[in-house]
Amino acid sequence: MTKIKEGIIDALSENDCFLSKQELIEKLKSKKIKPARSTIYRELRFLIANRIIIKNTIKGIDYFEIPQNYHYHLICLKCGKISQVRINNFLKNLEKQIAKQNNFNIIYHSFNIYGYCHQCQTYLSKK
Amino acid sequence: MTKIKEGIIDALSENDCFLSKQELIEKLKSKKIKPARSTIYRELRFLIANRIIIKNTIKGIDYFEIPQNYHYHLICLKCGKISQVRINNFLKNLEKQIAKQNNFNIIYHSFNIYGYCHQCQTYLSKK
DNA sequence: ATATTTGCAAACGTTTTGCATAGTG
DNA sequence: CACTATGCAAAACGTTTGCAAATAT
Repeated sequence: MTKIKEGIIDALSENDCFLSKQELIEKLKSKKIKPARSTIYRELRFLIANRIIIKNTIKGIDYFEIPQNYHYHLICLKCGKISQVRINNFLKNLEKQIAKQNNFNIIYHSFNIYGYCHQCQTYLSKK
Repeated sequence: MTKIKEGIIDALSENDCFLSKQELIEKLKSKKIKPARSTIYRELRFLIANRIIIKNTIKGIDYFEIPQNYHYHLICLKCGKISQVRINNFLKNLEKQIAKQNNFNIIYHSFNIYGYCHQCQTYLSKK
């Protein structure tokens, strides 16, 4: 476990983080870690291959996260805001059902929901 | 609606298709449509922007589909097979709940589940 | 001393762009 | 005739690779 790997994991662990490459680089910078671009790519690949982090691509941008707890992402098609929402038991049950029905051993998932957030709905209806 | 747009939509409509760029190009070829690379990119961008198709990126590869019916994808981490599974009512209910809880107007989703398929589980347990 | 990690620059592949041409209403 | 769609080549961009230097074991 090197300083850079540790930095990435720390950054992604801090308050349930879900970070793009750019955001991750910023976070590392604030920790005084400034790896070369190639190093970041190599580390991310390593961490993904070893199932320590997962990659979730939304609208062409890669986001990285530590699969710590059940959640889904809400992506607003107007303002672009992405919010991470902790899961209710419903999803846990759904996964159990899916696993059983398909004889599939689930390791993790990405569940991205696209639509309009509250503000943008309000905005649209006012127009 | 041009011949190429039509070809893409047809290809993606045929038996619930979910195609990578490569697969799509093959399908078009068999329809005697051979657009320039830039045209494909332009058309896909257009169709996505206009919500006619959606893009779902799995393990760094973009897949395109027409959001016709509720489904999720099972992705095997060993053999790489991706299967599309039609939805049960459970997911429809879950979406309703999510929409209500977050005051979010859902347009579409992508739900990707990673793990081990039946064959690969069997294979692993035999080793 | 050996193995691993890192940075740098070059290479590579994919996607986008600019522009000229073809096709359409 | 004006407008859009297309192909081609070049440019731009993100990612990967090879190698040498630095660091750690």
